Amino acid sequence: MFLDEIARPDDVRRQNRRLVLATLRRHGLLSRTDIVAQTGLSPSTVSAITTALIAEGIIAESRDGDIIANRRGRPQVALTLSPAVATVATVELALNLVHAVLFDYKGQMIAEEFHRVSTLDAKSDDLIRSICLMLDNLLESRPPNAGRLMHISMGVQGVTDAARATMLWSPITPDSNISFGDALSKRYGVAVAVANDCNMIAEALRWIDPEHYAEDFAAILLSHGIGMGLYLKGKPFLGAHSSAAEFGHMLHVPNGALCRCGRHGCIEAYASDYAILRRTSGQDEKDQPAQDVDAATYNEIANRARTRDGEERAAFRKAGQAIGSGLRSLYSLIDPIPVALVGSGAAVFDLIEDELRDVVSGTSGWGAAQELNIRCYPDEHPLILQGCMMTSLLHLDTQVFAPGDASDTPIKRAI
Amino acid sequence: MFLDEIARPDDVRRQNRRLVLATLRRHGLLSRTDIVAQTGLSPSTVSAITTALIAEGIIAESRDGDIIANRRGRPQVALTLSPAVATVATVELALNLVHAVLFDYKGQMIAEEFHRVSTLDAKSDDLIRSICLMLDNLLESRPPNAGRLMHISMGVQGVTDAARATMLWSPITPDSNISFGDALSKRYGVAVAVANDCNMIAEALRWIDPEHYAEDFAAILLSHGIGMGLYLKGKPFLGAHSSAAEFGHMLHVPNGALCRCGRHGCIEAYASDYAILRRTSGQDEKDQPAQDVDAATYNEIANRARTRDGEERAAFRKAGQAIGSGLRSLYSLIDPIPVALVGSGAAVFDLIEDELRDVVSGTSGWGAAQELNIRCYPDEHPLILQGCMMTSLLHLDTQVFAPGDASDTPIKRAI
DNA sequence: CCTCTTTAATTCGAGGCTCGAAAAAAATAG
DNA sequence: CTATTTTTTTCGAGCCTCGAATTAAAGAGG
Repeated sequence: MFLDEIARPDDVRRQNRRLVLATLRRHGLLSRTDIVAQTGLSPSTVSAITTALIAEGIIAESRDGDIIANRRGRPQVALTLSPAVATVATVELALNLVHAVLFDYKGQMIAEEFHRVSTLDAKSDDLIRSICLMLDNLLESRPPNAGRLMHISMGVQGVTDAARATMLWSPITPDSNISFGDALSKRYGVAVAVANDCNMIAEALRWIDPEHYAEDFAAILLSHGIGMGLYLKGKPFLGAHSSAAEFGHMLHVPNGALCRCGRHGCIEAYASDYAILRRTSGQDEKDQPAQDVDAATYNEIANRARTRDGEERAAFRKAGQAIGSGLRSLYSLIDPIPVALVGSGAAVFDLIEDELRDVVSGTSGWGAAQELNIRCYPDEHPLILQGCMMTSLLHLDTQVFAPGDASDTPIKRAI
Repeated sequence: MFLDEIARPDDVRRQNRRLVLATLRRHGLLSRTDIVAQTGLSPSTVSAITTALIAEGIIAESRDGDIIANRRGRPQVALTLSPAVATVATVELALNLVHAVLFDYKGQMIAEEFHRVSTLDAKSDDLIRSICLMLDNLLESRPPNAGRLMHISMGVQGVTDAARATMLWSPITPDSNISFGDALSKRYGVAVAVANDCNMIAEALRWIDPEHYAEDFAAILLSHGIGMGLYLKGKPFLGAHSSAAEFGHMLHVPNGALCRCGRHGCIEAYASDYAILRRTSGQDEKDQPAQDVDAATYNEIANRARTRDGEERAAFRKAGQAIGSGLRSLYSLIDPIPVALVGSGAAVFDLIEDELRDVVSGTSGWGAAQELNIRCYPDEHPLILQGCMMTSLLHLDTQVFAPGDASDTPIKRAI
């Protein structure tokens, strides 16, 4: 609701449709009366909206799985999102791996495919071709009652321009400025969202634990690289131009260790897995780091750090300092919001926690009283997947199935 | 427009009233036809809204200062905001100084008062008493045709909680947690906004140069302390809890110089005027800094830095590094947005620019191509004043004069 | 087995809103 | 003094939400 936007009467219906769809998505199975209670809309309005949604095939009455029987009056009839009204696809692009999944409109997985690709040698066309091949396969093999493909969400490890659905730069491939959005959109005729995997993680967290990850929070991914997904004012913050929130490339030590981005002193150059490896393998911090660190090696180092006080432990301490320094700056800029640490770095939180806390708290000061609000999620992949799925589904809920006039809604042309 | 908000038919009118008021505020004198062109609303709607606004006394036809005559058809009649429908008050609270001003609804200054107060010795009650005294004076002496006081905006040098209209901490006074909002609101019976002066500067910049300071930008105040006002997605970013955006207290050097906030290594501890003075006067960086640095001393140091290469020049270099380091982190988090440097630090930009650029650009990297977008505004006070004024007036435009049903609008009860 | 009670959902009219088309208003041109 | 031109208002159609009344569909009880 901006100051330079004009409001029309049907915007009201649009917004209230969104509201109904959002409550149905959260609660799964709801009677009209429940929707009235949840939303605050009047029964008449809920009736009008739900009959329209049913007529358009977006939601449906679910006779069998009834809510509560054995009550006195007329029984409530449960409503639920129609799984078959649409299919969405998610693509996770990581180092040497592409993971594509199909979901129905209710969020149930339809089909899934993993594919190993040597991303470091792949040109942009190779990547796009791989992805399309996988999607074609998945779409071909899905059951006949599945809905039309209506949205694709990509979570990529790299810097993205969300507005233009483009991957600007990524450590996993030499090509830059890859317009996945354009390519996929042209081929499949649907809208495509391309965002950093951290944005997807944030989206997932908000869905999983809305109590804790409410209006403002950050998801920081500590793995091969270091990224951040930010939620501000209840909306994903995708930066002004690029997808931004490059937590890993905030400055930690001026003219410090060499980062994979080519600059010096970034947080990532101290706290990522390649930074840990570089340090514990006796390399200089100005040396070019390894491009791929396998999990076994990383865990080996972590275990050694846990058992004895040596170079390994020192490396994780350094990492803790770097992350703490970034957190303190983050907290200075946008308040001490809840933070989720995700990925391999979250599995070694015990090794970095002390230093991190020291740096964040500094020494007293007006903002030091509140304690850290940090939670750890060692496995990032389920979160990225779920985040992509929710991105697509919410897009359908709010953008595609929202318009007030049903006449031009894509469902009519679908299936 | 949030996903959990319910829309009602009169919200449409509310939003379109806002739109009309916003265009009138920006352009000053506009015919109904002009408003149609500017907003995209239909002539019928504009007619309906303007007649309502005129009936409520919020806007008025301005017969004399007509727009364009000498044209063929029926002449346009100019509309303008009614100055007399409301008065707003602004209060700027800085070290040893309180500045209070009254404006009419059109934004014209009615009365102004400066007051020297020893803020460093003042308890919260003293400050509140001083402010009330000034406001009482100003309100008493204003012309009889002036509108009722309807809003107060305070810009304070310190950390604020905008939601609770409270000053949490300030370097200018020993008391903390001062609820200026509650006190003034109770006394004058109007809404009160309390924000950091940097937020006010950002508000002013957006008003002064909307082309350049559009959706996303930052205003960084370099004077006694270092603060920042952020605009994100076209809205002032007031942080999650406190007013946040404490650019000056981002971490520059872990365990570094003592900052006035009590912690160590903040940017402010290197780049504020007291940091410059501390360094050039041969003190240790861990020493408690001066509480007040007068402008003459500061200029003296700057001049010496310009004329010869000594400790002074080094101090400004250090300051440039600190600011650059913060900017790089800021750019990492929220993209390279336009930045305004405001205050005494902006007057010595020539002394800090080189180092600042060096640190920001690092050494190449994927985000280094774009050049810095920085403008300087040596005098912060006019900006703070205008920002306070705009905060109050926009509050009236969007919150008070916006509600669709005119019956309960405060104007009816006013005067 | 039939009626009463209770709860759910729909229908209908009132009162908003915006908009397009037509009408009214207020000037200049000839 | 009339025709033309431009601005502004008026009026009806078609949205929207909401409250009240109505209809629908069960269980409870004699």
